[in-house]
Amino acid sequence: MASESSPPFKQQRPIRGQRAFELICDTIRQRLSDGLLKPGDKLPAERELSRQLHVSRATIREAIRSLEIAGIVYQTKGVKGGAFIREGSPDQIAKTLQDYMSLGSISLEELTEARIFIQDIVVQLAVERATEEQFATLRRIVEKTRAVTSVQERYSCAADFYRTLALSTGNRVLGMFVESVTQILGRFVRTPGYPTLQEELLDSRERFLKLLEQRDAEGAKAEMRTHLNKIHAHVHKFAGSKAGKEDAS
Amino acid sequence: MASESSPPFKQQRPIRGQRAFELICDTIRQRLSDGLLKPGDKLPAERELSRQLHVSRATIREAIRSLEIAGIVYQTKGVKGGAFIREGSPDQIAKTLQDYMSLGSISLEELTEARIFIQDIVVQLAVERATEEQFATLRRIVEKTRAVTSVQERYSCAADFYRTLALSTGNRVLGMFVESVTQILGRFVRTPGYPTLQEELLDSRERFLKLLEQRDAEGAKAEMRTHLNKIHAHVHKFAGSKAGKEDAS
DNA sequence: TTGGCTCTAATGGCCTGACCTTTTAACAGA
DNA sequence: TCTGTTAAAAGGTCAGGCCATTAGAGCCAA
Repeated sequence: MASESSPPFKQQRPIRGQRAFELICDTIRQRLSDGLLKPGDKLPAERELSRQLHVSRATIREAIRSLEIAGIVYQTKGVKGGAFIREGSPDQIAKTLQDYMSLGSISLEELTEARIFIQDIVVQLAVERATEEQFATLRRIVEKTRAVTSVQERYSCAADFYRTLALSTGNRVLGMFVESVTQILGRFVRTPGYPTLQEELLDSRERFLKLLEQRDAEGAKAEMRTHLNKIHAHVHKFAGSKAGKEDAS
Repeated sequence: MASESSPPFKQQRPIRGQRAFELICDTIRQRLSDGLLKPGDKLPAERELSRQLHVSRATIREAIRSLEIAGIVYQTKGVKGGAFIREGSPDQIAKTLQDYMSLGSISLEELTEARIFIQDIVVQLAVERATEEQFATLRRIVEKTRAVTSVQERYSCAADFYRTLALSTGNRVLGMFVESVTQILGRFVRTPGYPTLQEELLDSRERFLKLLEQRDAEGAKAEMRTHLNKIHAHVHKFAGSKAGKEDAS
Protein backbone atom coordinates (compact mmCIF):
# COMPACT_ATOMS: atom_id res chain seq x y z
CA MET A 1 0.00 0.00 0.00
CA ALA A 2 1.70 3.10 -1.20
CA SER A 3 0.71 6.13 0.80
CA GLU A 4 -1.83 8.08 -1.19
CA SER A 5 -2.29 11.67 -0.24
CA SER A 6 -4.89 12.32 -2.93
CA PRO A 7 -8.49 11.63 -1.99
CA PRO A 8 -8.68 7.94 -2.77
CA PHE A 9 -12.08 6.67 -1.66
CA LYS A 10 -14.64 9.38 -1.89
CA GLN A 11 -17.46 7.33 -3.33
CA GLN A 12 -20.33 9.66 -2.72
CA ARG A 13 -22.37 8.06 -5.46
CA PRO A 14 -23.14 4.52 -4.39
CA ILE A 15 -25.74 3.95 -7.09
CA ARG A 16 -25.45 0.27 -6.49
CA GLY A 17 -25.13 -1.71 -3.34
CA GLN A 18 -21.40 -1.16 -3.42
CA ARG A 19 -20.16 -1.01 0.11
CA ALA A 20 -17.14 0.88 1.33
CA PHE A 21 -15.33 -2.14 2.69
CA GLU A 22 -15.78 -3.91 -0.66
CA LEU A 23 -14.01 -1.11 -2.45
CA ILE A 24 -11.12 -1.48 -0.06
CA CYS A 25 -11.02 -5.23 -0.63
CA ASP A 26 -11.08 -4.71 -4.38
CA THR A 27 -8.23 -2.24 -4.15
CA ILE A 28 -6.07 -4.68 -2.24
CA ARG A 29 -6.98 -7.54 -4.55
CA GLN A 30 -6.05 -5.34 -7.48
CA ARG A 31 -2.67 -4.63 -5.96
CA LEU A 32 -2.24 -8.34 -5.52
CA SER A 33 -2.96 -9.25 -9.10
CA ASP A 34 -0.83 -6.33 -10.24
CA GLY A 35 2.04 -7.75 -8.26
CA LEU A 36 2.31 -4.71 -6.00
CA LEU A 37 1.58 -6.94 -3.04
CA LYS A 38 3.14 -10.34 -2.51
CA PRO A 39 2.90 -13.05 0.13
CA GLY A 40 4.73 -11.89 3.23
CA ASP A 41 4.00 -8.22 2.71
CA LYS A 42 2.41 -6.34 5.55
CA LEU A 43 -0.59 -4.10 5.24
CA PRO A 44 -0.57 -0.81 7.16
CA ALA A 45 -2.10 -0.86 10.62
CA GLU A 46 -5.84 -0.50 10.88
CA ARG A 47 -5.63 3.00 12.28
CA GLU A 48 -3.16 3.99 9.61
CA LEU A 49 -5.34 2.64 6.79
CA SER A 50 -8.27 4.39 8.37
CA ARG A 51 -6.43 7.70 8.02
CA GLN A 52 -5.11 7.00 4.53
CA LEU A 53 -8.43 5.95 3.04
CA HIS A 54 -10.61 8.34 5.02
CA VAL A 55 -12.89 5.69 6.36
CA SER A 56 -13.58 4.61 9.89
CA ARG A 57 -11.61 1.91 11.54
CA ALA A 58 -14.71 -0.27 11.72
CA THR A 59 -14.92 -0.24 7.94
CA ILE A 60 -11.24 -1.08 7.62
CA ARG A 61 -11.74 -3.92 10.02
CA GLU A 62 -14.59 -5.35 7.96
CA ALA A 63 -12.44 -5.17 4.87
CA ILE A 64 -9.49 -6.90 6.50
CA ARG A 65 -11.80 -9.43 8.07
CA SER A 66 -13.13 -10.24 4.61
CA LEU A 67 -9.65 -10.71 3.25
CA GLU A 68 -8.80 -12.90 6.20
CA ILE A 69 -11.82 -15.12 5.69
CA ALA A 70 -11.03 -15.32 1.99
CA GLY A 71 -7.61 -16.65 2.98
CA ILE A 72 -5.67 -13.73 1.59
CA VAL A 73 -4.23 -12.31 4.80
CA TYR A 74 -3.68 -13.41 8.35
CA GLN A 75 -3.55 -11.17 11.36
CA THR A 76 -1.37 -11.06 14.42
CA LYS A 77 -1.63 -8.95 17.50
CA GLY A 78 0.80 -6.80 19.40
CA VAL A 79 3.38 -4.33 18.20
CA LYS A 80 4.89 -5.60 14.97
CA GLY A 81 1.53 -7.26 14.42
CA GLY A 82 -0.85 -6.52 11.60
CA ALA A 83 -2.27 -8.07 8.46
CA PHE A 84 0.13 -10.03 6.29
CA ILE A 85 -0.42 -11.44 2.83
CA ARG A 86 -0.30 -15.22 2.99
CA GLU A 87 0.31 -18.04 0.58
CA GLY A 88 -2.66 -19.85 -0.83
CA SER A 89 -3.44 -23.07 0.97
CA PRO A 90 -5.87 -25.93 0.42
CA ASP A 91 -7.54 -25.08 3.71
CA GLN A 92 -9.68 -22.51 2.01
CA ILE A 93 -11.05 -24.97 -0.53
CA ALA A 94 -11.59 -27.52 2.19
CA LYS A 95 -13.56 -25.05 4.28
CA THR A 96 -15.74 -24.13 1.35
CA LEU A 97 -16.47 -27.75 0.50
CA GLN A 98 -17.17 -28.45 4.13
CA ASP A 99 -19.64 -25.56 4.27
CA TYR A 100 -21.32 -26.78 1.13
CA MET A 101 -21.77 -30.20 2.66
CA SER A 102 -23.41 -28.55 5.65
CA LEU A 103 -25.63 -26.58 3.29
CA GLY A 104 -26.56 -29.75 1.47
CA SER A 105 -25.22 -28.42 -1.82
CA ILE A 106 -22.91 -31.39 -2.19
CA SER A 107 -23.01 -34.81 -0.63
CA LEU A 108 -20.36 -37.01 0.86
CA GLU A 109 -21.01 -39.49 -1.93
CA GLU A 110 -20.36 -36.92 -4.62
CA LEU A 111 -17.18 -35.90 -2.88
CA THR A 112 -15.81 -39.41 -2.61
CA GLU A 113 -16.84 -40.24 -6.15
CA ALA A 114 -15.03 -37.20 -7.45
CA ARG A 115 -12.06 -38.14 -5.34
CA ILE A 116 -11.78 -41.55 -6.95
CA PHE A 117 -11.76 -40.09 -10.42
CA ILE A 118 -9.34 -37.34 -9.58
CA GLN A 119 -7.06 -39.69 -7.74
CA ASP A 120 -6.98 -41.67 -10.96
CA ILE A 121 -5.58 -38.64 -12.70
CA VAL A 122 -3.10 -38.07 -9.93
CA VAL A 123 -1.83 -41.61 -10.14
CA GLN A 124 -1.55 -41.41 -13.90
CA LEU A 125 0.47 -38.21 -13.69
CA ALA A 126 2.56 -39.49 -10.82
CA VAL A 127 3.53 -42.51 -12.91
CA GLU A 128 4.56 -40.19 -15.68
CA ARG A 129 6.26 -37.48 -13.68
CA ALA A 130 7.31 -38.57 -10.21
CA THR A 131 11.02 -38.56 -9.52
CA GLU A 132 12.94 -41.32 -7.82
CA GLU A 133 13.37 -39.03 -4.87
CA GLN A 134 9.61 -38.69 -4.55
CA PHE A 135 9.27 -42.45 -4.68
CA ALA A 136 11.72 -42.62 -1.81
CA THR A 137 9.69 -40.10 0.17
CA LEU A 138 6.55 -42.13 -0.39
CA ARG A 139 8.34 -45.24 0.77
CA ARG A 140 9.51 -43.48 3.90
CA ILE A 141 5.95 -42.47 4.65
CA VAL A 142 4.74 -46.03 4.26
CA GLU A 143 7.51 -47.20 6.55
CA LYS A 144 6.44 -44.64 9.10
CA THR A 145 2.85 -45.86 8.80
CA ARG A 146 4.04 -49.29 9.86
CA ALA A 147 5.08 -47.94 13.23
CA VAL A 148 2.10 -45.82 14.21
CA THR A 149 -0.60 -46.97 16.56
CA SER A 150 -3.18 -44.23 17.09
CA VAL A 151 -5.92 -43.37 14.66
CA GLN A 152 -4.70 -39.81 14.63
CA GLU A 153 -1.20 -40.79 13.60
CA ARG A 154 -2.44 -43.11 10.91
CA TYR A 155 -4.57 -40.36 9.46
CA SER A 156 -1.58 -38.08 9.50
CA CYS A 157 0.47 -40.63 7.59
CA ALA A 158 -2.27 -41.13 5.03
CA ALA A 159 -2.51 -37.38 4.54
CA ASP A 160 1.24 -37.19 4.01
CA PHE A 161 1.02 -40.03 1.52
CA TYR A 162 -1.71 -38.47 -0.60
CA ARG A 163 -0.12 -35.04 -0.37
CA THR A 164 3.25 -36.27 -1.53
CA LEU A 165 1.68 -38.25 -4.32
CA ALA A 166 -0.30 -35.24 -5.49
CA LEU A 167 2.77 -33.05 -5.22
CA SER A 168 4.61 -35.32 -7.59
CA THR A 169 2.15 -34.47 -10.34
CA GLY A 170 3.42 -30.92 -10.35
CA ASN A 171 -0.17 -29.67 -10.56
CA ARG A 172 -1.12 -27.70 -7.50
CA VAL A 173 -4.77 -27.47 -8.50
CA LEU A 174 -5.09 -31.22 -8.28
CA GLY A 175 -2.99 -31.09 -5.15
CA MET A 176 -5.37 -28.71 -3.45
CA PHE A 177 -8.36 -30.82 -4.31
CA VAL A 178 -6.73 -33.97 -2.97
CA GLU A 179 -5.68 -32.23 0.20
CA SER A 180 -9.14 -30.76 0.68
CA VAL A 181 -10.85 -34.12 0.44
CA THR A 182 -8.29 -35.60 2.78
CA GLN A 183 -9.03 -32.90 5.33
CA ILE A 184 -12.78 -33.34 5.08
CA LEU A 185 -12.69 -37.10 5.43
CA GLY A 186 -10.24 -36.55 8.25
CA ARG A 187 -13.01 -34.95 10.23
CA PHE A 188 -14.86 -38.24 10.23
CA VAL A 189 -11.79 -40.14 11.26
CA ARG A 190 -11.34 -37.84 14.21
CA THR A 191 -14.95 -38.28 15.30
CA PRO A 192 -15.20 -40.36 18.46
CA GLY A 193 -16.36 -43.85 17.68
CA TYR A 194 -14.84 -44.08 14.23
CA PRO A 195 -13.93 -47.73 13.76
CA THR A 196 -10.43 -48.51 12.67
CA LEU A 197 -9.79 -50.18 9.34
CA GLN A 198 -6.17 -51.03 9.36
CA GLU A 199 -5.78 -54.57 8.16
CA GLU A 200 -5.00 -54.35 4.49
CA LEU A 201 -3.80 -50.78 4.40
CA LEU A 202 -0.11 -51.54 4.48
CA ASP A 203 -0.36 -54.36 1.98
CA SER A 204 -2.22 -52.11 -0.39
CA ARG A 205 0.33 -49.36 0.03
CA GLU A 206 3.14 -51.77 -0.70
CA ARG A 207 1.49 -53.08 -3.83
CA PHE A 208 0.71 -49.57 -4.96
CA LEU A 209 4.22 -48.31 -4.47
CA LYS A 210 5.64 -51.25 -6.34
CA LEU A 211 3.34 -50.62 -9.30
CA LEU A 212 4.18 -46.94 -9.18
CA GLU A 213 7.89 -47.59 -9.28
CA GLN A 214 7.37 -49.92 -12.19
CA ARG A 215 5.55 -47.05 -13.88
CA ASP A 216 2.55 -49.30 -14.30
CA ALA A 217 -0.20 -46.72 -14.53
CA GLU A 218 -3.12 -49.07 -15.02
CA GLY A 219 -2.07 -51.34 -12.22
CA ALA A 220 -1.44 -48.48 -9.81
CA LYS A 221 -4.76 -46.87 -10.66
CA ALA A 222 -6.60 -50.13 -10.08
CA GLU A 223 -4.90 -50.66 -6.74
CA MET A 224 -5.70 -47.12 -5.66
CA ARG A 225 -9.31 -47.44 -6.75
CA THR A 226 -9.79 -50.65 -4.87
CA HIS A 227 -8.31 -49.13 -1.76
CA LEU A 228 -10.31 -45.92 -1.95
CA ASN A 229 -13.53 -47.82 -2.55
CA LYS A 230 -12.96 -49.73 0.66
CA ILE A 231 -12.15 -46.59 2.61
CA HIS A 232 -15.12 -44.74 1.23
CA ALA A 233 -17.56 -47.54 1.93
CA HIS A 234 -16.26 -47.46 5.45
CA VAL A 235 -16.74 -43.71 5.80
CA HIS A 236 -20.19 -43.77 4.24
CA LYS A 237 -21.30 -46.50 6.59
CA PHE A 238 -20.02 -44.54 9.56
CA ALA A 239 -21.53 -41.28 8.39
CA GLY A 240 -24.83 -43.00 7.70
CA SER A 241 -25.00 -44.63 11.09
CA LYS A 242 -24.14 -41.36 12.75
CA ALA A 243 -26.91 -39.55 10.89
CA GLY A 244 -29.30 -42.33 11.83
CA LYS A 245 -28.44 -42.01 15.47
CA GLU A 246 -28.95 -38.28 15.30
CA ASP A 247 -32.37 -38.78 13.77
CA ALA A 248 -33.26 -41.29 16.42
CA SER A 249 -32.29 -39.11 19.32
CA MET B 1 -29.85 -18.55 18.54
CA ALA B 2 -31.03 -19.53 21.96
CA SER B 3 -30.94 -16.71 24.42
CA GLU B 4 -28.17 -17.33 26.93
CA SER B 5 -28.44 -15.33 30.07
CA SER B 6 -25.27 -16.78 31.56
CA PRO B 7 -22.05 -14.98 30.64
CA PRO B 8 -21.58 -16.34 27.15
CA PHE B 9 -18.44 -14.92 25.64
CA LYS B 10 -15.98 -14.15 28.36
CA GLN B 11 -13.06 -16.03 26.88
CA GLN B 12 -10.23 -15.60 29.30
CA ARG B 13 -8.17 -18.17 27.40
CA PRO B 14 -4.84 -16.57 26.57
CA ILE B 15 -3.52 -19.68 24.82
CA ARG B 16 -6.24 -19.83 22.22
CA GLY B 17 -6.45 -16.97 19.80
CA GLN B 18 -10.18 -17.55 19.72
CA ARG B 19 -11.98 -14.37 18.90
CA ALA B 20 -15.53 -13.53 19.78
CA PHE B 21 -16.78 -13.28 16.23
CA GLU B 22 -15.29 -16.70 15.48
CA LEU B 23 -17.29 -18.26 18.26
CA ILE B 24 -20.42 -16.78 16.76
CA CYS B 25 -19.51 -18.11 13.33
CA ASP B 26 -18.85 -21.53 14.78
CA THR B 27 -22.21 -21.50 16.52
CA ILE B 28 -24.03 -20.73 13.32
CA ARG B 29 -22.01 -23.27 11.36
CA GLN B 30 -22.86 -25.84 13.98
CA ARG B 31 -26.56 -25.10 13.59
CA LEU B 32 -26.13 -25.52 9.90
CA SER B 33 -24.52 -28.91 10.07
CA ASP B 34 -27.04 -29.96 12.71
CA GLY B 35 -29.82 -29.06 10.31
CA LEU B 36 -31.26 -26.38 12.57
CA LEU B 37 -30.61 -23.83 9.86
CA LYS B 38 -31.35 -24.39 6.21
CA PRO B 39 -31.00 -22.35 3.04
CA GLY B 40 -33.60 -19.63 2.98
CA ASP B 41 -33.70 -19.22 6.75
CA LYS B 42 -33.20 -15.76 8.15
CA LEU B 43 -30.82 -14.89 10.93
CA PRO B 44 -31.99 -12.44 13.59
CA ALA B 45 -31.22 -8.81 12.98
CA GLU B 46 -27.80 -7.52 13.97
CA ARG B 47 -29.14 -5.53 16.90
CA GLU B 48 -31.18 -8.49 18.01
CA LEU B 49 -28.23 -10.88 17.84
CA SER B 50 -26.19 -8.29 19.67
CA ARG B 51 -28.63 -8.39 22.56
CA GLN B 52 -29.04 -12.17 22.53
CA LEU B 53 -25.33 -12.98 22.54
CA HIS B 54 -24.22 -10.07 24.70
CA VAL B 55 -21.68 -8.78 22.25
CA SER B 56 -21.50 -5.49 20.47
CA ARG B 57 -23.08 -4.95 17.11
CA ALA B 58 -19.64 -4.46 15.59
CA THR B 59 -18.67 -7.96 16.61
CA ILE B 60 -21.91 -9.38 15.25
CA ARG B 61 -21.21 -7.57 12.03
CA GLU B 62 -17.75 -9.10 11.76
CA ALA B 63 -19.25 -12.52 12.28
CA ILE B 64 -21.95 -12.06 9.66
CA ARG B 65 -19.43 -10.51 7.33
CA SER B 66 -17.31 -13.63 7.67
CA LEU B 67 -20.25 -15.87 6.88
CA GLU B 68 -21.07 -13.70 3.91
CA ILE B 69 -17.56 -13.89 2.53
CA ALA B 70 -17.57 -17.62 3.09
CA GLY B 71 -20.67 -17.78 0.92
CA ILE B 72 -22.96 -19.01 3.67
CA VAL B 73 -25.29 -16.03 3.94
CA TYR B 74 -26.24 -13.00 1.89
CA GLN B 75 -27.47 -9.73 3.27
CA THR B 76 -30.16 -7.33 2.18
CA LYS B 77 -31.01 -3.90 3.48
CA GLY B 78 -34.23 -2.30 4.56
CA VAL B 79 -37.04 -3.61 6.71
CA LYS B 80 -37.54 -7.28 5.94
CA GLY B 81 -33.85 -7.30 5.21
CA GLY B 82 -31.24 -9.25 7.09
CA ALA B 83 -28.89 -12.18 6.68
CA PHE B 84 -30.27 -15.22 4.90
CA ILE B 85 -28.75 -18.66 4.52
CA ARG B 86 -27.97 -19.31 0.88
CA GLU B 87 -27.38 -22.31 -1.31
CA GLY B 88 -23.82 -23.25 -2.07
CA SER B 89 -22.65 -21.98 -5.43
CA PRO B 90 -19.53 -22.46 -7.53
CA ASP B 91 -18.82 -18.75 -7.23
CA GLN B 92 -17.09 -19.34 -3.95
CA ILE B 93 -14.67 -21.90 -5.37
CA ALA B 94 -14.07 -19.68 -8.37
CA LYS B 95 -13.23 -16.72 -6.16
CA THR B 96 -10.81 -18.78 -4.12
CA LEU B 97 -9.05 -20.11 -7.20
CA GLN B 98 -8.92 -16.62 -8.62
CA ASP B 99 -7.35 -15.31 -5.43
CA TYR B 100 -4.82 -18.13 -5.48
CA MET B 101 -3.85 -17.23 -8.99
CA SER B 102 -3.28 -13.66 -7.85
CA LEU B 103 -1.23 -14.95 -4.97
CA GLY B 104 0.81 -17.08 -7.33
CA SER B 105 -0.14 -20.27 -5.52
CA ILE B 106 -1.52 -21.78 -8.69
CA SER B 107 -0.88 -20.95 -12.31
CA LEU B 108 -3.14 -20.64 -15.29
CA GLU B 109 -1.36 -23.61 -16.82
CA GLU B 110 -2.08 -25.81 -13.83
CA LEU B 111 -5.70 -24.77 -13.92
CA THR B 112 -6.18 -25.54 -17.58
CA GLU B 113 -4.29 -28.80 -17.30
CA ALA B 114 -6.51 -29.89 -14.44
CA ARG B 115 -9.51 -28.83 -16.44
CA ILE B 116 -8.60 -31.08 -19.32
CA PHE B 117 -8.28 -34.10 -17.08
CA ILE B 118 -11.45 -33.37 -15.17
CA GLN B 119 -13.39 -32.66 -18.30
CA ASP B 120 -12.33 -36.13 -19.38
CA ILE B 121 -14.07 -37.53 -16.36
CA VAL B 122 -17.10 -35.40 -16.99
CA VAL B 123 -17.39 -36.62 -20.55
CA GLN B 124 -16.96 -40.20 -19.46
CA LEU B 125 -19.72 -39.88 -16.89
CA ALA B 126 -21.94 -37.94 -19.24
CA VAL B 127 -21.69 -40.76 -21.76
CA GLU B 128 -22.68 -43.19 -19.07
CA ARG B 129 -25.39 -41.18 -17.35
CA ALA B 130 -26.80 -38.36 -19.45
CA THR B 131 -30.46 -38.66 -20.37
CA GLU B 132 -31.92 -38.05 -23.79
CA GLU B 133 -33.47 -34.92 -22.43
CA GLN B 134 -30.06 -33.61 -21.44
CA PHE B 135 -28.78 -34.40 -24.90
CA ALA B 136 -31.62 -32.31 -26.25
CA THR B 137 -30.72 -29.44 -23.96
CA LEU B 138 -27.13 -29.58 -25.13
CA ARG B 139 -28.26 -29.55 -28.73
CA ARG B 140 -30.45 -26.53 -28.07
CA ILE B 141 -27.48 -24.71 -26.59
CA VAL B 142 -25.36 -25.50 -29.63
CA GLU B 143 -28.15 -24.24 -31.87
CA LYS B 144 -28.30 -21.05 -29.86
CA THR B 145 -24.53 -20.70 -30.22
CA ARG B 146 -25.01 -20.66 -33.97
CA ALA B 147 -27.01 -17.46 -33.72
CA VAL B 148 -24.91 -15.37 -31.39
CA THR B 149 -22.53 -12.69 -32.52
CA SER B 150 -20.89 -10.99 -29.54
CA VAL B 151 -18.00 -12.43 -27.59
CA GLN B 152 -20.03 -12.05 -24.44
CA GLU B 153 -22.90 -14.12 -25.80
CA ARG B 154 -20.62 -16.79 -27.10
CA TYR B 155 -18.99 -17.09 -23.71
CA SER B 156 -22.40 -17.36 -22.15
CA CYS B 157 -23.33 -20.21 -24.48
CA ALA B 158 -20.10 -22.02 -23.79
CA ALA B 159 -20.69 -21.68 -20.08
CA ASP B 160 -24.19 -23.12 -20.50
CA PHE B 161 -22.79 -25.96 -22.51
CA TYR B 162 -20.18 -26.98 -19.98
CA ARG B 163 -22.58 -26.48 -17.10
CA THR B 164 -25.23 -28.68 -18.64
CA LEU B 165 -22.70 -31.31 -19.51
CA ALA B 166 -21.34 -31.32 -15.97
CA LEU B 167 -24.83 -31.40 -14.56
CA SER B 168 -25.56 -34.55 -16.50
CA THR B 169 -22.89 -36.39 -14.52
CA GLY B 170 -25.00 -36.01 -11.40
CA ASN B 171 -21.87 -35.07 -9.47
CA ARG B 172 -22.05 -31.53 -8.18
CA VAL B 173 -18.45 -31.52 -6.99
CA LEU B 174 -17.24 -31.99 -10.52
CA GLY B 175 -19.88 -29.50 -11.61
CA MET B 176 -18.56 -26.85 -9.29
CA PHE B 177 -15.04 -27.32 -10.50
CA VAL B 178 -16.04 -27.09 -14.13
CA GLU B 179 -18.13 -24.00 -13.48
CA SER B 180 -15.31 -22.37 -11.53
CA VAL B 181 -12.80 -22.84 -14.31
CA THR B 182 -15.32 -21.56 -16.81
CA GLN B 183 -15.78 -18.43 -14.74
CA ILE B 184 -12.08 -17.81 -14.36
CA LEU B 185 -11.30 -18.25 -18.02
CA GLY B 186 -14.31 -16.06 -18.69
CA ARG B 187 -12.48 -13.18 -17.11
CA PHE B 188 -9.91 -13.37 -19.88
CA VAL B 189 -12.58 -13.53 -22.54
CA ARG B 190 -14.14 -10.40 -21.16
CA THR B 191 -10.81 -8.56 -21.16
CA PRO B 192 -10.70 -5.90 -23.86
CA GLY B 193 -8.58 -7.03 -26.75
CA TYR B 194 -9.29 -10.73 -26.40
CA PRO B 195 -9.14 -12.11 -29.93
CA THR B 196 -12.06 -14.19 -31.08
CA LEU B 197 -11.60 -17.82 -31.95
CA GLN B 198 -14.82 -18.93 -33.48
CA GLU B 199 -14.05 -20.85 -36.61
CA GLU B 200 -14.11 -24.48 -35.63
CA LEU B 201 -16.13 -24.16 -32.48
CA LEU B 202 -19.46 -25.16 -33.94
CA ASP B 203 -18.02 -28.01 -35.94
CA SER B 204 -16.35 -29.35 -32.85
CA ARG B 205 -19.53 -29.06 -30.84
CA GLU B 206 -21.45 -30.93 -33.50
CA ARG B 207 -18.93 -33.73 -33.65
CA PHE B 208 -18.84 -33.91 -29.89
CA LEU B 209 -22.60 -34.07 -29.50
CA LYS B 210 -22.82 -36.80 -32.10
CA LEU B 211 -20.22 -38.90 -30.32
CA LEU B 212 -21.94 -38.26 -27.03
CA GLU B 213 -25.29 -39.43 -28.35
CA GLN B 214 -23.63 -42.52 -29.73
CA ARG B 215 -22.30 -43.09 -26.22
CA ASP B 216 -18.80 -43.19 -27.66
CA ALA B 217 -16.80 -42.22 -24.62
CA GLU B 218 -13.34 -42.42 -26.14
CA GLY B 219 -14.33 -40.46 -29.21
CA ALA B 220 -16.11 -37.76 -27.24
CA LYS B 221 -13.20 -37.43 -24.84
CA ALA B 222 -10.76 -37.07 -27.72
CA GLU B 223 -12.90 -34.43 -29.38
CA MET B 224 -13.23 -32.51 -26.12
CA ARG B 225 -9.51 -32.71 -25.44
CA THR B 226 -8.63 -31.43 -28.87
CA HIS B 227 -11.02 -28.55 -28.49
CA LEU B 228 -9.89 -27.60 -25.02
CA ASN B 229 -6.27 -27.74 -26.03
CA LYS B 230 -6.95 -25.20 -28.75
CA ILE B 231 -8.90 -22.95 -26.43
CA HIS B 232 -6.27 -23.14 -23.73
CA ALA B 233 -3.41 -22.43 -26.10
CA HIS B 234 -5.35 -19.40 -27.14
CA VAL B 235 -5.90 -18.21 -23.59
CA HIS B 236 -2.30 -18.83 -22.59
CA LYS B 237 -1.04 -16.85 -25.54
CA PHE B 238 -3.33 -13.98 -24.67
CA ALA B 239 -2.47 -14.08 -20.97
CA GLY B 240 1.21 -14.23 -21.82
CA SER B 241 1.08 -11.28 -24.16
CA LYS B 242 -0.88 -9.28 -21.64
CA ALA B 243 1.66 -10.02 -18.92
CA GLY B 244 4.42 -9.04 -21.31
CA LYS B 245 2.79 -5.75 -22.08
CA GLU B 246 2.36 -5.04 -18.42
CA ASP B 247 6.03 -5.68 -17.82
CA ALA B 248 6.96 -3.44 -20.69
CA SER B 249 4.82 -0.53 -19.63
C1' DT C 1 28.50 -9.90 30.98
C1' DT C 2 24.24 -11.95 31.41
C1' DG C 3 19.91 -13.01 32.69
C1' DG C 4 15.83 -11.44 33.93
C1' DC C 5 12.73 -7.41 35.11
C1' DT C 6 9.58 -3.68 34.30
C1' DC C 7 7.92 -0.11 31.37
C1' DT C 8 6.09 1.55 27.25
C1' DA C 9 4.28 2.01 22.79
C1' DA C 10 2.05 -0.26 18.87
C1' DT C 11 -1.51 -3.09 17.36
C1' DG C 12 -5.61 -5.89 17.02
C1' DG C 13 -10.14 -7.01 19.69
C1' DC C 14 -14.05 -5.22 21.45
C1' DC C 15 -17.48 -1.83 23.16
C1' DT C 16 -20.92 2.24 23.18
C1' DG C 17 -23.75 5.15 20.93
C1' DA C 18 -24.91 7.79 17.25
C1' DC C 19 -26.38 9.01 12.43
C1' DC C 20 -27.24 7.81 7.51
C1' DT C 21 -29.51 5.27 3.54
C1' DT C 22 -32.45 1.89 1.81
C1' DT C 23 -36.54 -0.67 1.84
C1' DT C 24 -41.12 -2.01 2.98
C1' DA C 25 -45.58 -1.66 4.91
C1' DA C 26 -49.10 1.10 6.66
C1' DC C 27 -51.74 5.01 6.10
C1' DA C 28 -53.98 9.06 4.33
C1' DG C 29 -55.96 11.55 0.69
C1' DA C 30 -57.74 12.22 -3.94
C1' DT D 1 -58.89 2.22 -6.41
C1' DC D 2 -54.84 4.45 -6.85
C1' DT D 3 -51.17 7.29 -5.32
C1' DG D 4 -48.20 9.77 -2.56
C1' DT D 5 -46.53 10.24 2.28
C1' DT D 6 -44.80 8.62 6.43
C1' DA D 7 -42.76 5.71 9.81
C1' DA D 8 -40.33 1.81 11.23
C1' DA D 9 -36.80 -1.68 10.52
C1' DA D 10 -32.58 -3.09 8.98
C1' DG D 11 -27.93 -2.74 7.26
C1' DG D 12 -23.77 0.73 6.50
C1' DT D 13 -20.81 3.93 8.51
C1' DC D 14 -18.64 6.93 11.78
C1' DA D 15 -16.28 8.60 16.10
C1' DG D 16 -13.97 7.68 20.08
C1' DG D 17 -12.79 4.88 23.75
C1' DC D 18 -10.80 0.96 26.63
C1' DC D 19 -8.60 -3.63 27.02
C1' DA D 20 -5.17 -7.53 25.96
C1' DT D 21 -1.20 -8.88 23.69
C1' DT D 22 3.29 -8.29 22.11
C1' DA D 23 8.02 -6.82 21.20
C1' DG D 24 11.45 -3.89 22.15
C1' DA D 25 13.98 -0.56 25.30
C1' DG D 26 16.04 0.22 29.26
C1' DC D 27 17.31 -1.05 33.80
C1' DC D 28 18.88 -3.82 37.63
C1' DA D 29 20.94 -7.38 40.00
C1' DA D 30 23.60 -11.77 40.14
